[in-house]
Amino acid sequence: MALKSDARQRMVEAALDLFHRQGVNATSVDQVLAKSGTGKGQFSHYFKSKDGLTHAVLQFLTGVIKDGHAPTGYDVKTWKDLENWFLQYIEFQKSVKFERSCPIGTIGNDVTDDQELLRQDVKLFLEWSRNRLTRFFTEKKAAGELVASAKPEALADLCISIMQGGMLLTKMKRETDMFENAASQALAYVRSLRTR
Amino acid sequence: MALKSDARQRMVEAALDLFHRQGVNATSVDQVLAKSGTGKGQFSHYFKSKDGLTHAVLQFLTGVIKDGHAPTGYDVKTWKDLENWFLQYIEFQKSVKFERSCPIGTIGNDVTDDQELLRQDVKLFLEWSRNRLTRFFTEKKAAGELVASAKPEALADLCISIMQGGMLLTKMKRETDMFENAASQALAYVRSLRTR
DNA sequence: GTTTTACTGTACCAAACAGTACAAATCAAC
DNA sequence: GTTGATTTGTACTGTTTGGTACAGTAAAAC
Repeated sequence: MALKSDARQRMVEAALDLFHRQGVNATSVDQVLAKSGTGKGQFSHYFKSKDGLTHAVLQFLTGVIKDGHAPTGYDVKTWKDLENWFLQYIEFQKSVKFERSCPIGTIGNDVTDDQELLRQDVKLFLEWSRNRLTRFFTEKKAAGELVASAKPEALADLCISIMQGGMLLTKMKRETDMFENAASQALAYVRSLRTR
Repeated sequence: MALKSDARQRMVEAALDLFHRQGVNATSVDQVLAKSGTGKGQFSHYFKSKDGLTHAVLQFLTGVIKDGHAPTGYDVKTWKDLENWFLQYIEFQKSVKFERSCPIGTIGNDVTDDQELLRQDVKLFLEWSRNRLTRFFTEKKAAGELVASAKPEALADLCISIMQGGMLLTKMKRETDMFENAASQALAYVRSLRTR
């Protein structure tokens, strides 16, 4: 047992949960160690600093999402999938009692100037997710299901902005009403751009 | 000179700037004191704790916005005003080199469970801003400039979600492209709901 | 089987943290 | 101008912070 590094993975997963809950700056390394049942020794061995741990957390988190093993995925192929893309975030918020925001947004918001490496991690994921949604709209447009004036990139940016803002508003208000309204308006807009 | 409490106000304004820049959790009380040129004595006298200071910051910040003395205002009366409402946020981001997000969102995101009072401050402001935009759309609808199916509250929520998400994405990506796209799509949607 | 290498546990450090104690100064009222 | 409240400066406290030192253990390499 104890694959290549059991302790390392436990630390990453504990940190992810705590970072998502309270943010990076409000989470101490000792909290992560206590939660994962590890010690300072392992921590220094696997990550040279807290930034190193945060980097590992971002790598793990984006990997999980890209592989489709997260509660919220980016495998959008149909119009129904797009609706579900919003719904899965709203459902997630309900499952965590509206106490969190998007993990990428939460961690990304805590990144400061002297952490360029971490900001790149976040930026790369944002570009990946943008490409994912852009591809969907591009395909639909190529299939003649969207009017010629529709801009795939802009539609993708609309969805992601609403998701980020909606997740944050939900956490701050402890209810999904604004998020749900914004999502349904976005879907109505997309519907208005569809050919019939 | 030195009105009723010069030091108190200096602390609040210094804290607002630091909180907006780095977040509440990444800002120490000592940093605020150094920046405002005050001491621990004043701090304990005017605010009994860091939470007390944060509360005062939120009160000041929301007051400034409500009074229209902030770079971003909510005095929306015409369709052009709505476009400017988005533009002023984008302009603000450019003026701070894309290094910040919405101050309310930044502070609100740092609030944890045991800070109900602070969360109420944030929540009340969100409801105020939502009402402001809702009133605009309601008036336009009453004036017959919006189709009957248009939902004022939902349109307001759409705008605020995009603003919050767009501000956050701008900070994380260090560019306004996604925010600008999302805002222009929202404006296009609103335009499609207008009677001609 | 010995010698590297990888991993883990415990103790420790200096700095930073939020908050307190309390005397000194400033101001207002009378 | 003496009294009493408000305001300010400095020193301090106990705790938590991120990070290090280093010895011990397990595992792999030869």
